[in-house]
Amino acid sequence: MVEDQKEVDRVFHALSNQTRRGMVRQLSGGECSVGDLARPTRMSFAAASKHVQVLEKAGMVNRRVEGRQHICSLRPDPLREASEWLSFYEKFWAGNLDRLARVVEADMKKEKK
Amino acid sequence: MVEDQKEVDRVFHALSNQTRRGMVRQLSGGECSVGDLARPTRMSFAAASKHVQVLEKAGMVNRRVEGRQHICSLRPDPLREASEWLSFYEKFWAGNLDRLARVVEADMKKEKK
DNA sequence: CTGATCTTCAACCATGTGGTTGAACGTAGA
DNA sequence: TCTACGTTCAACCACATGGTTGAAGATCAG
Repeated sequence: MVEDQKEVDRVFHALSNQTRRGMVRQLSGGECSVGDLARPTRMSFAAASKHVQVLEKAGMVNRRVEGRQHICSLRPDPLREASEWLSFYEKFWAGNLDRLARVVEADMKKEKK
Repeated sequence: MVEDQKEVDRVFHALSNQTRRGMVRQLSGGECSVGDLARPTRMSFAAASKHVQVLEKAGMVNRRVEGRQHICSLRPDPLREASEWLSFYEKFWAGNLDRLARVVEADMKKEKK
């Protein structure tokens, strides 16, 4: 697991904004232009363009220029890596009863006071 | 999927920092005090304390005060929700594009506001 | 009580974020 | 050509982030 931590930072940061998550969702339905991504948001094209650049720098979006349009598509790899990072902790909410028991116990102590 | 978008923002933001991911990893090995979380980082206690607060506000960490120590434990729910958000796109990198498109469409209808 | 320990708080600083506006650029179409 | 379109860039703004330091609050040990 040779995670590039800076890239992981960028991916989670990119996902920490609702507008950008909306763009990811839209792109998961197929390629579209920056304008297509900007339209459902109520901000300026410039602002939407910046969001696309954040996704791009996180490696989550590819862009190709076609005439005057910039066509974006989703690159799934960083999403998969982020998902793998999280699934490491799956043992907390599934399957590993010992750890789960500890968590529950801590929770009960907290509620007692 | 009744996502509180602000909470999702906070969870991904909390994960977008290597120091905080390290704390999550450490906490996954069991409860520990703020000091225990601060020690492996090379920053001041105050800085580490702020990081813990970010995790707390994201709902990922519980704290109970025991004497002069603040004992932290991992709360798995927000991690699970983030993981579910991501795994929604698993179909994307697993290659079943038609199915993804259909699921996305259904989800967008559900989230219409 | 005294002093050490664990933690937070307040103030400060440099830098980043998310948005705006207005200008500029390249391309498409009349 | 001239105009409209899609996009970015540059400058700016308010606010958040991630770090520091120094002081202050509790709590424990002697």
